[in-house]
Amino acid sequence: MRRGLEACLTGARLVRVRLTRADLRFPFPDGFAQRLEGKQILRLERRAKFLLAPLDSGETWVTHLGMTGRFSVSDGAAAYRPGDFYYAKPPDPKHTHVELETAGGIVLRYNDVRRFGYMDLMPSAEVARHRWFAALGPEPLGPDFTPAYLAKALAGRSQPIKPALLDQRIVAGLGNIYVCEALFGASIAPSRAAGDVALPALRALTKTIKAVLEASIAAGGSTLRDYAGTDGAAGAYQHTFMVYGREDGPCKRRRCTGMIKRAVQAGRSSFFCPVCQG
DNA sequence: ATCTGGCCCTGAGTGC
DNA sequence: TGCACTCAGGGCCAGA
Repeated sequence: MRRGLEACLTGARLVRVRLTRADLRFPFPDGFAQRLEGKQILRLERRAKFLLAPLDSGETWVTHLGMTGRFSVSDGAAAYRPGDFYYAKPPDPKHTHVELETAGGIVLRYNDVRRFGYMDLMPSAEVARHRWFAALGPEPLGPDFTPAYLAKALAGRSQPIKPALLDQRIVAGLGNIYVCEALFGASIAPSRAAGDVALPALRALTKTIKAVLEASIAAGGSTLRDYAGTDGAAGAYQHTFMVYGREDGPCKRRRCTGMIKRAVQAGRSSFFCPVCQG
């Protein structure tokens, strides 16, 4: 999502911002539209699951997409083509909550069916100290996410490894799909106590986490229902899921005869192969 | 301190 | 066709 926005919004100046309601997950900050209008977007960055757009006003526009938040960019030419398999389901206009127009005539829309997403504005110099960011763990694709780091972060924890990896304070930015897929790749049962996973398995795990994320980004993400790139394109990574959403399906590992199981942990579904991840 | 379950919200899918 | 029920890329909060 960040890459799609970066391509057309870096350096763009916002000339018009319109809200169709006063809140998403919580209210927009005071003067939200006015604080964006007339401002230039300097860069598009990401930290964990947050999109960050530093502005020339000294504030940073922060967006979390929640479960169903999506941005779409219309430059007038790249319109959605109904029926084309390449495209995700188009966003329902009744859930388009924010519309922004740039000086160059690009229209950016934020659509969010469930409104678990949210936006805020904060001084750029204070982003790192804000409560959303201060306690975040390292980026899984960054240099600080190592087996040694993970061993230290998980030491002594009795919590199962699956919910531990979803904890953004341990590692930032992993979601349910990619944790399930990475645990499968590393042959670790989601129910294993986090503190009991030995270093060789953590080495495999850090490797599969990075590999799964890189492969998914390269494939344009995973489209289950709502996700689409900024151009409306569906992701393709869902076609390569080994376990996620495959309950009762055969394990795809060569010569494995196991069946994928689903178990609920900390309120989220975990998918795994009881044979490979025993 | 750590951990789980309930909850926020809408829509899709399933079974009766 | 309708209704009841479950589930969904996340994360905050209360309470055990």
